[in-house]
Amino acid sequence: MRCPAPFILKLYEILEEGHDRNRIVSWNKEGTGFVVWLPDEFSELLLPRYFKHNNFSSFIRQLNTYGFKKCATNRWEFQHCKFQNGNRHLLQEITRKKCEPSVFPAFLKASSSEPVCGVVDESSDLLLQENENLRREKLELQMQIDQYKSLHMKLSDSLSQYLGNQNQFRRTC
Amino acid sequence: MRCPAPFILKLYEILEEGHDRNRIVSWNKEGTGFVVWLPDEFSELLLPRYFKHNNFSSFIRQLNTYGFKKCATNRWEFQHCKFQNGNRHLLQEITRKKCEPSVFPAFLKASSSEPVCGVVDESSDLLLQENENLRREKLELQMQIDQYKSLHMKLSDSLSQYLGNQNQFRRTC
Amino acid sequence: MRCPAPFILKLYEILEEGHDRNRIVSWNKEGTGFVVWLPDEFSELLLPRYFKHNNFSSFIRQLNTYGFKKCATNRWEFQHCKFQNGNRHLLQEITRKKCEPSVFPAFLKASSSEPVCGVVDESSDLLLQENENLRREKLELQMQIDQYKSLHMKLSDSLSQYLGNQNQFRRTC
DNA sequence: TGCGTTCTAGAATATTCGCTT
DNA sequence: GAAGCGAATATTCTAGAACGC
Repeated sequence: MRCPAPFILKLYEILEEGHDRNRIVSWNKEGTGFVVWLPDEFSELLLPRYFKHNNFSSFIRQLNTYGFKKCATNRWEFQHCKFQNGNRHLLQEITRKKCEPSVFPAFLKASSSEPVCGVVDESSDLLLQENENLRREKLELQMQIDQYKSLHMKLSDSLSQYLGNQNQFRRTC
Repeated sequence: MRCPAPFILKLYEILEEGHDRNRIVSWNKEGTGFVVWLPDEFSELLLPRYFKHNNFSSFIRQLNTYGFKKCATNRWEFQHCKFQNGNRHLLQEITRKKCEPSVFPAFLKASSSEPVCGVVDESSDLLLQENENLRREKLELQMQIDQYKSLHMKLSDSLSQYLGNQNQFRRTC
Repeated sequence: MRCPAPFILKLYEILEEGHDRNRIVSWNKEGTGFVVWLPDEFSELLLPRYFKHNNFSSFIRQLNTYGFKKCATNRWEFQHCKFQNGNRHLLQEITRKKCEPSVFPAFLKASSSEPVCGVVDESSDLLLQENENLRREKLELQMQIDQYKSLHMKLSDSLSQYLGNQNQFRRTC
């Protein structure tokens, strides 16, 4: 891949231009993510300069599309492991999530609507099912990890609050 | 059904109280829907008075949950056939959308009841082994997660002990 | 289908508003199509009022997407059999061309070109791919766990530093 | 339980770019 | 300034899913 995705590049530029606008949006302390401090001003002033809209929700949708995660409960702070202040070369590793339904659900949809076809024999059918189970279980694993990650975030948040602005506990990933 | 859903009732009251606030949100001309003219003011001033948040997106989510549709491309105008100015008695017909179980699981259940046929060709056999491996490895992942979860609990416990009765960590983590 | 596609509706409205703008764009004599007389003015003045761009080529792309055909060699005149002056009710019959690429995934693409006996092989092949995907995704899970484990360690380290030599966190967490 | 709040994803349309003819 | 199309990204609207009360 040659250069970062357009959205990613624009997002980085918004943060690079900084200065006075840092009251609206800025990198977090560790440079491992960014915070939209004033969503209204961000939407009205900055979004139209870089994109073809001024909707905060559309901006959020793009962040999620590229795998960013909201990492604070009381701020519009987002992180992506490849999105770091000063590491412009990492940007090109941030890619859109494949909506690859992974061949499988699509196939099942098709066969469920046309069961008469019977193009796959029984053993293959069982294998299909087995793989489907594996996929589902892996999703559950993912959920557990995510949930646990959320726990970690809350713990960090509470710590920062309790210990004041010594935000050494803010997540560094 | 006795009375309208809480959300629906609050939405109606917001519009009923009208007066000066009509510059922020109001019924449309025909009284067949409503327009949020100033989303920022709406979110900051009105939402907290009626709900436990000030997020416009959460408000939108509720509208969709109850079947409202956005009906203009350049305004935040929403309609629901049972939501009309002056027809308060219709409100109780506005209900949450039920999440249908989707055809998908049904299909899997059906095919899972089939017995193993016995005739399995070579490639399918390999696939079976492969799946077994995947299953085992996933178990190991699960163990790691559980172990890590335990670590997190110990950390939280130690924290609440050390920090005294500021049990914010037991509560939130 | 309820209402016309947004693009179609906007196109019709552009022509309805007529008057002085007819020197820029208008219905043809018979009302069976329309002519963009002045592409530059059209792009600069009218497009931004209705769309999120001012590119004539993007406008053309949309026309083609909905099945309009250029029907003159020396003018920007386009026609679609369902797009006629005065017949607003026909607009909803104008739909996008490509219909079902998402409904017909890899499996059906493969099986559509192969006879039944080949289909099983294809499906086994897809199963192989599927297992490969599962393996890869599980690796990603492992990476997430490892990364998270590292975070936990950092948090513990910071805590024991901040809280002094009460190394209960290093020992137990 | 059902409802509300939050974060993320699905799905359809829109915009851009480049290829084919 | 030829015309049309495939594909990738962008924008919009709605829904899924987890969780708390």
